[in-house]
Amino acid sequence: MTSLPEPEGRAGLRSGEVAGQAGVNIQTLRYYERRGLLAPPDRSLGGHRLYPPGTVALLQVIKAAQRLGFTLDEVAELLDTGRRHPTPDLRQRAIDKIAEVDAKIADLTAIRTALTEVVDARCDSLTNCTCADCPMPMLTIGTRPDLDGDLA
Amino acid sequence: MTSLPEPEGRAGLRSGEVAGQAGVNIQTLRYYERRGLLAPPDRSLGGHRLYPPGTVALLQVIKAAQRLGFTLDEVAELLDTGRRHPTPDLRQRAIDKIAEVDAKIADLTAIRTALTEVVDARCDSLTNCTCADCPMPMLTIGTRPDLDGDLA
DNA sequence: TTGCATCCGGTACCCGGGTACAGGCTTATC
DNA sequence: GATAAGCCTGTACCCGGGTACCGGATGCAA
Repeated sequence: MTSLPEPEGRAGLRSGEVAGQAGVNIQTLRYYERRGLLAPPDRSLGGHRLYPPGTVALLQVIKAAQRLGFTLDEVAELLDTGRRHPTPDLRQRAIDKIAEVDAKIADLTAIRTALTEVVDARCDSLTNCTCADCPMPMLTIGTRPDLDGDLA
Repeated sequence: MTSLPEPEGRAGLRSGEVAGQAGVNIQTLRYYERRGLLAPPDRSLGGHRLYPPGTVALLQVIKAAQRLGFTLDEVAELLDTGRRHPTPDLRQRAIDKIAEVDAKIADLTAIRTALTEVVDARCDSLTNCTCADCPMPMLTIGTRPDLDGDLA
């Protein structure tokens, strides 16, 4: 059932095979190893990495977690605690992550609103807008002193 | 009308005054100068920068544009084209930026949905989830081969 | 056994938006 | 004229997630 034929009688997959099947760069494998996301694999006599089967799947899990918005540090921690015992932690972290995502969405929505105002008002310049009721001043939160200088 | 008293008879504001009034770091002023957001100001005889009035306001405009989601490169370009003629361009760019923001919001919403599934299903592990109908496999887009290996 | 593909470790670089530090010069005030 | 505060240039570093390049060593098939 393995997607690509692993040569018979070899102890594991080579970096290139893992990288190819997982769709990542070889350098990324070594990077993840440094970051603690991948355990240091066994080596051939000559020092080449031989990855256990399942590594490709693990990489896909990592990528999935990244798509959920977890940082590599967070993924490493989740994998690590999960290695020792089932991680009820994951559920709480996902809940926290939802709050983070909601905050980001709220920020973006505010930005969207401000942009719509700029469009609706037909602003034509960042610094010398000629439109009536220009919303730009609203965007500059506080102190907006006299613009007598050579601004533009 | 200037917010803080600029000493009489001096040719402009010093970096520290501008930075303080605009709420940015002095280094940031030099950084913006390198990036082309601030024109190189006149200098005192000893080589100290003397900023024209309006610089503080310009910095506030830059910060406002950043809050709208424009990168410094984009702001520099908008300021630059605006310097030569009113920039009807700005409106179009704001419209484009709204599309970008919408795309980001859509991404985040998809992530949110996936996270909610993880929470609702009560997943307890990234790699060895024991929950029924675990949504994790859905998250790994494509090929998810056999997990017979020593994944966790 | 030869030849080429692959892999090794180490180091440096990329993106964006700044910040920090060192060592020396200017400006302002007493 | 001394002294402190402020500013100068240049360089290096921070965050996160990788990528690129080098010279040398291995793996594997013909």
